[in-house]
Amino acid sequence: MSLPQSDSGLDRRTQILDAAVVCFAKRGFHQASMHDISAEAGISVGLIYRYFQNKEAVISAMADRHKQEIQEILERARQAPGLLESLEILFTAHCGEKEPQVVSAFVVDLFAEASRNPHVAELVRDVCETSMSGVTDLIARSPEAKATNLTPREMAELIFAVNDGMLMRNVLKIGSTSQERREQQLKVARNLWRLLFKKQTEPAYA
Amino acid sequence: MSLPQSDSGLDRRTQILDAAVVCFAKRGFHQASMHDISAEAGISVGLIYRYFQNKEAVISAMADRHKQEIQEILERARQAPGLLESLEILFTAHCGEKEPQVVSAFVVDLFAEASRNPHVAELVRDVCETSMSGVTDLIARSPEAKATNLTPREMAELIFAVNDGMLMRNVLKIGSTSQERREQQLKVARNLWRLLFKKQTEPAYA
Amino acid sequence: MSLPQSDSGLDRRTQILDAAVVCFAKRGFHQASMHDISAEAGISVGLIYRYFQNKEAVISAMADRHKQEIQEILERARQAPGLLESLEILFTAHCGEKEPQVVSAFVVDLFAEASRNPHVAELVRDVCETSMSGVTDLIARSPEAKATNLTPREMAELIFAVNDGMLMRNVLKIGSTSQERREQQLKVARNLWRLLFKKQTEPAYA
Amino acid sequence: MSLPQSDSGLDRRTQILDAAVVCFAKRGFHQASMHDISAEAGISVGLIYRYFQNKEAVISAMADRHKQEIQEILERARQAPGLLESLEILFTAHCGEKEPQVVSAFVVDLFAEASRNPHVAELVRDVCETSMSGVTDLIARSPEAKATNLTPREMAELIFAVNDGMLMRNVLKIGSTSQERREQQLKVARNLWRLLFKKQTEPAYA
DNA sequence: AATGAATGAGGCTTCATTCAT
DNA sequence: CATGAATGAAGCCTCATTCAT
Repeated sequence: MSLPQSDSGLDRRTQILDAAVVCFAKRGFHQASMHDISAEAGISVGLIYRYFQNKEAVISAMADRHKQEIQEILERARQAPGLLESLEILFTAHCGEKEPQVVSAFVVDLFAEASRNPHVAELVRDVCETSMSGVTDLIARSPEAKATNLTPREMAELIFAVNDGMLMRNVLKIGSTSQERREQQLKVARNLWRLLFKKQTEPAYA
Repeated sequence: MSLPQSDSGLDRRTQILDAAVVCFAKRGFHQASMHDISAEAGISVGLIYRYFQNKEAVISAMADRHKQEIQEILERARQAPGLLESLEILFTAHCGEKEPQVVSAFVVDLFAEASRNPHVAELVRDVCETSMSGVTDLIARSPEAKATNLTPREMAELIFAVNDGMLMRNVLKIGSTSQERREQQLKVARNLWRLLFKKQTEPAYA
Repeated sequence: MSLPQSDSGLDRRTQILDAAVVCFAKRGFHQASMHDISAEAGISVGLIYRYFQNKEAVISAMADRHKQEIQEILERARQAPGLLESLEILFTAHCGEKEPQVVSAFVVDLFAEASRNPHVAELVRDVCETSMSGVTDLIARSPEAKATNLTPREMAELIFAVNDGMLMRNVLKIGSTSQERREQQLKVARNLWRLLFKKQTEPAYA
Repeated sequence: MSLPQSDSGLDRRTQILDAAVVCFAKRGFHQASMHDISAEAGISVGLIYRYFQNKEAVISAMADRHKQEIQEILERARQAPGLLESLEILFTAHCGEKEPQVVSAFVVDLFAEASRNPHVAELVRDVCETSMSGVTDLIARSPEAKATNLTPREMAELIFAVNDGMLMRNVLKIGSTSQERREQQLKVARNLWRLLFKKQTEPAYA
């Protein structure tokens, strides 16, 4: 109540979307009911319809939010000191920093939805393309990227394929904790990076 | 008529599962209705229930069939002359030889389902583990695998991550034809393989 | 509007149960469809599910309501001036005061259901036991019960057997009106009572 | 195959009806499926339709068979040495000699069905009327029937009401074994008979 | 005579969405 | 702004019945 309407509106939307990810990850987009979401958000069903035209709009908004999150991650990655640090940030955030289980399930569902829903597909394509060019750019500017005769774009594609592949496996809950799982995955991913880039060995300022 | 009952039963199941993939790929597991499937198969709804206990059983059977297909692919890959040929076979079959669109959408849905359905999760985990060890083995035995200091298992994990990552992107229908898309993806995948293995240079027949 | 939520809820439940008896009597528990009930109640099918978990719950609630009705009847019977009046009240109410046809059909169905549904069986057993002890008690306290060497409990069992036997025959719609039928049945029942109890002859205040 | 067609036909009908009582008692007329019956009879579903036009015809045939059984019981009762023996036979057979549980459940369902199905109602009415006149007759001819000022018909009505009332309670499975239950019920029924008739004390042929 | 595969109508239930309060 | 009762279409599944073999 301290904030004007528009803000309260934003808060509500956020609150609903927060509830939605949980439900979507738990049951899937179409198995999660509007009532599930409203219960998770602690509000009434009707209220959701004040902020979203329908269920599809909630899904779209979620996709949209995902896009923004990825863009923020990209921004953070750009500000890392070196390429490898950038990639590590990217990888970690990719599956969700705190709840890889939840985020991965959501993203897999998002791709599944994208295969049928053109609007969602468009959003996801956009995310992918943006990230891909971002990283391509990062690589192109990086002094480390010398080892191979691949183009920066090709490297970026390899990196993203690995990231997505790992995310997909996440939902299988192999291994014990998600912490452990992430460590395993990082080890493998770093293997790829090592093949692609030479470590910027504490530069030769000697 | 020419075939005994058991076979007729198998045929029906196959017929139904064939219809199911189409519907599942088109609309998703839970959006595809039993009526959709029966219509696609050209039979009545009730008949499906003579061959499957319920919808979930159809999904499970599909997962199971996917597992067998992957195992057959693995077998074929094993019989290829060289490691790179094996990987190429693996990659191509991974997303479906004929209809990458359909198969990829189905597999993404399968992973989405695995994140909620323990039985499906178990099946998918099994597929992954089997494939992974198969390829690990292939690499271990291969003379080409010398280039890096990665273990065969680590290489296999990289390879599968890339395959799955590509499959995931498939559903976005980026680029024009699925043929073109596959070519693009192969190009990238080959880049990785080249980093991992040295080409068994047209053996030394000199 | 004048009543709080909980009451509106009770009203709806009552409304639905009222419709349910009609349908159940007309077609039987399992032949009556949820649509039948909703139509009879003048509401939509879905609304029933806001007040009852499923059809079985409607049946159970009906059984439960029957139990309460019987208990109220018992209470009224207890307050009658003499034993014979009590029994007359009991008998009349037993098959439904207004619509013996409907109530009898419902009760026969209730017993049929009880033979398969443990929960319903438990409720019906409870009704029977409560009524039986109530009447046993009534008899034990009554000065009229002197004529035979039967125990009060044995008398109560005879009385209830006759009541239930009559109720069962009710569904055959023998004779013309239900009024006539009831008269006939009462005549027979009174015969039993006369055998068991001596009329408290206009007490000897002379 | 040793018997001519007509007989084989009768056997099949009997076999099917035997299976039907079991199913009907276990699940009720309308809850029992044709498949249940065919399985219980050890034959195929289709075969039932060779001997009965449809499910309703099976129910009617069952009702009809019940009628015949009651008539046979009546005949046996008529041949008993004394009235009380007749009543005892009648009572015992009424709920099924061997499986009171099964027969009682079936009869209650039969009455429930009678309340909606005119054809079944007619059959059941017929049974009741026949039995009732049979017993009325038995009483009228009996030297024991002297104790009260009730007419034989009124006595018969009381007797049948009690029998039916007991049968109805049978489905509640009160008490432990059905043997015990029957003993209890007989005790109560005999109480009534004692009130109505004086024991034909080893006649005074002295 | 006998089988059981096949059909499809119909029943139970869920759920996105609306609207009176 | 917020609620949640109400609607009704649609989905899953069962089952009486038919029919080719």
